[in-house]
Amino acid sequence: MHNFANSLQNFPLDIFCEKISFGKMNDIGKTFIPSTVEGKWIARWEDCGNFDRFADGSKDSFSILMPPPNVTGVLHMGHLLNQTLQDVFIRHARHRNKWATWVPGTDHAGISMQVRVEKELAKNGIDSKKIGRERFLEHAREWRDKHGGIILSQLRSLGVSCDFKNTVHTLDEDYSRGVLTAFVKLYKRGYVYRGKRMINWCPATMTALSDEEVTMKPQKSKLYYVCYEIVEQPGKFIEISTTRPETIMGDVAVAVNPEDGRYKSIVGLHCRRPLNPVEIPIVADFAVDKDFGTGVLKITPAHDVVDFEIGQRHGLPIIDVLNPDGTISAAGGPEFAGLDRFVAREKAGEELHRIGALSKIEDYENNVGFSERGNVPIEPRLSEQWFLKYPRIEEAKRAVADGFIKFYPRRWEKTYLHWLDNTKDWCVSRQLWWGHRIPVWYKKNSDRNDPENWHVSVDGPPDAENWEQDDDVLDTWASSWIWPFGVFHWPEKDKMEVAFFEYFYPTDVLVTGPDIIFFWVARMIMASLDLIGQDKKLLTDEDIAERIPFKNVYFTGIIRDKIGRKMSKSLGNSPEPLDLIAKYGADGVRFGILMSAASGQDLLFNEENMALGRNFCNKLWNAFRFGRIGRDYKSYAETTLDGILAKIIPDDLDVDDHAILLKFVNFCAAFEKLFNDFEINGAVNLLHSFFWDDYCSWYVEASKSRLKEGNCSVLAIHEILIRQLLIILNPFIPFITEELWNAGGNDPRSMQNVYCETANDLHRKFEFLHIDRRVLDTVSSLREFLNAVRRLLSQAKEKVGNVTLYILPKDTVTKGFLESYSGKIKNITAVRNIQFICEVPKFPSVQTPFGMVFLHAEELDTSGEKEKIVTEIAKISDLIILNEAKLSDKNFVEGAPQRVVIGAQKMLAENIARRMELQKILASL
RNA sequence: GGGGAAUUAGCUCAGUUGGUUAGAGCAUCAGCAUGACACGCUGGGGGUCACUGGUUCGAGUCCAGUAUUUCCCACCA
Repeated sequence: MHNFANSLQNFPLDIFCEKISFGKMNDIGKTFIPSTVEGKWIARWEDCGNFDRFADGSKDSFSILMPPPNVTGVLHMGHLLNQTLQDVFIRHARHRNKWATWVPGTDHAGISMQVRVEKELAKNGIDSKKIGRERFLEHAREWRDKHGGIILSQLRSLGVSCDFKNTVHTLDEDYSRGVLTAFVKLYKRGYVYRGKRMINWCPATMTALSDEEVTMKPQKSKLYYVCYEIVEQPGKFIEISTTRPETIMGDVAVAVNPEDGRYKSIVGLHCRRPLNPVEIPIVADFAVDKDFGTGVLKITPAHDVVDFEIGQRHGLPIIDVLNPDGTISAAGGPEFAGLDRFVAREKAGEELHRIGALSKIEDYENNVGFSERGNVPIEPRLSEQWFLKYPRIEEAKRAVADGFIKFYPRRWEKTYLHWLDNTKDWCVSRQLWWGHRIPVWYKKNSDRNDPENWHVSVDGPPDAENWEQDDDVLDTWASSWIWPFGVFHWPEKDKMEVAFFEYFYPTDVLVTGPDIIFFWVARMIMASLDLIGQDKKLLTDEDIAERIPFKNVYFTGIIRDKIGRKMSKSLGNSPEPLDLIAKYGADGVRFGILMSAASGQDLLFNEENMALGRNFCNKLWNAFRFGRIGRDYKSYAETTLDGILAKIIPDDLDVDDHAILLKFVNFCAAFEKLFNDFEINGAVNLLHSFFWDDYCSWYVEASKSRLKEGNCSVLAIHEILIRQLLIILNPFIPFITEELWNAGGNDPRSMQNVYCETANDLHRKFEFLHIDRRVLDTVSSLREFLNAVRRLLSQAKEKVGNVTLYILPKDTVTKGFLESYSGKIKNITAVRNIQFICEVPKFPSVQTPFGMVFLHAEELDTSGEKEKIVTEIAKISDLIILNEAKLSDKNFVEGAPQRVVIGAQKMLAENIARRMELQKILASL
């Protein structure tokens, strides 16, 4: 058996970064340098088996399946977002006391891999078609083992914490048996059939495609108007319009709408096909649009779906004028045979012109189906293929409509349900070699169309020498649709790792793009509902709940460039993810991309966001350094939350300490809610603002003075906040958090499974501090007060140390409070002189929630002071008028809720008080 | 043709059941070596929430319509 994971183990780690050893880190630098920590943590995580699969019945499970990237793929921006999100979910689960597994893997990527290898061989002068199936597959496997899966190695540099030891590849032996088993089971139940149908044919890769693999693109083309002479009425012509004159040789009729008065008289007559001339009938069919062109349609059943259907209705023959590679076949006549279809189109136009059958050519824009992989227009083609009727469509709808599977954002449910309401049978056979060969054998020298001569099984017929296997392979998506259980070795009971399957299935969340809802998401749901559990006709709700492959689907947005274009290689507008990681650090890139990824919204990539992420990490790095520098300390790996809490003397704490702890608990609660609702972007933004604004900008500054005095309780609060933030941040920015978690310690231990205390836990643990909720109001007033003072100070042209602040408190209680707080005010603002006064002085002023503050300085710009206050009074007066009008409106007072009315009253009172203050000052100036 | 999404500061975007005077980051301007951080700190400027109606005491938020952009599905030769 091919062990694909092995080839990964050899991927060198040191390409990511310099190797730095662990050690005591009391003297960490003032800038976070990601390359010094990333490599060692990648290695360490894997060495200690941190991400290995493990089923522990005492804990809840949590599992994610990685959408398997193409084995030919390389890391792109979409992966960055998608994989980061999955890693966040997985690491978060580990901190919530769950056993988590994240199954990685690669997809064999049928067509693109085959094309890739063919090209590679061609470079060496080897013609794939000539060497035959077996030799080609040998080359392909060799290429895969050597270059394939590089993407998984690249992912490691992002810090993904998946179970690399259990990497699955869709062509692994066990997985392949699962794929074939699914096919055989569905065949036996009548879902699989073989038939000659119109399918989408890709002339470049020469294989059939499913409808989903065809994308319509608007094309500038030409509409040819061509005259066909009516046989029974020589000299009279019927004019048709077509974009494809090169298929005229395949015409077997022309058709008009039976209700079209213009042509009623000639229905039933014949006309002469102008190229490769023969007489063909004029038929009437409702599928013809009277209003398009001349209202006459040429019928080429071999090369158009509508024409085929009309041909069936009228018993018309089929003339195939195209070869599989898109050249004109012998049936197209000697002049055209062998020409490429587009060359033939030109030539047909010229030829029609020469014989006088062409009346005009118009420029025309129409939609043409393109093959996604071959990037050429597809041909509707009649051909013998294997088809699959989708199983469990109704149950698949129920699974989502009734909430067994939840979509985020919900609106994709509509897209999903609409598709399920309009499925057409799935063409699953591909004329390729690379893939799962269809497990059908035909009796040698027998009629392949007679099912009597078929053998359908996973292992093949016992007397293999009398049989020939079908040449085709399965659509790649017909293998990845069993991913959710195939990765657990379904259906081999003994190998199936039943314990893992039962423990981890259904998986918790699937993270993917909405562009593969049809290709993959819907099909996985159908496959799971049908193949998991006992064969059963009708599924109960319990069955559905048991069989679904995942409980939640998180759809990411699509990453676009600055001007909104999809990122693609051909446009060259996609940055190289590994370069970004090298520049901003894996953590910075992870944080930056999540910061800008509003859920379900496409996001315009902006490198500035990566800088934002890097800056955040650096800020965290320095927040950690604060309070540590110059101190001997233990690493977080060697302490516990309770241990730190024990260092607090409750009486040491003041209003700021209480407020930050309370705010933190509230933050945790809000964060948990957002996270559980899959509002990851919101959660990240909240984290950013709590850490930066509440913790760094306010609390660190407000606590500096007491820290300087050596207050151990305050230090402990810093320790607690940093500790908890590190755990909460770890899923988002795993490298720096691990590094800081272990800083100062001698025995580095990964923080992977450290429990993250919830808001409730913290609430309980902080109870002994008896925190009064009102501290929040006090601190928010203090912040307003300080902001106002700073605004005032910015008017001073000299050093802040030389100015004097005069505070006129609004009452004596406030005065007492401010006096006790003045040390902090001095520390935060760097002002040295503060005086409390009772009279309004003639200095520039500012209003604060605690009263007026005045500034005196040697050099002061007071010119605009009077004007400033007059404008301010005018502004407030306008507000007061509005407030009064509102409050005198009976409808408002009676209609609005109590709290809103009270709020309005309070506001009015405040504004009136503020105006009075300002008027007093104005009078004194 | 059917359906979805978007439209808020110069740019990128938050704004969760309607409720005080609409937010952030970046950019910009002015100032700062203040005890972790210049990848930093402080302050300023900058918005008729696309438009038009409607519901409501009250609308960026709900409803209807219009415009522009965008995606998905279907497809007439």
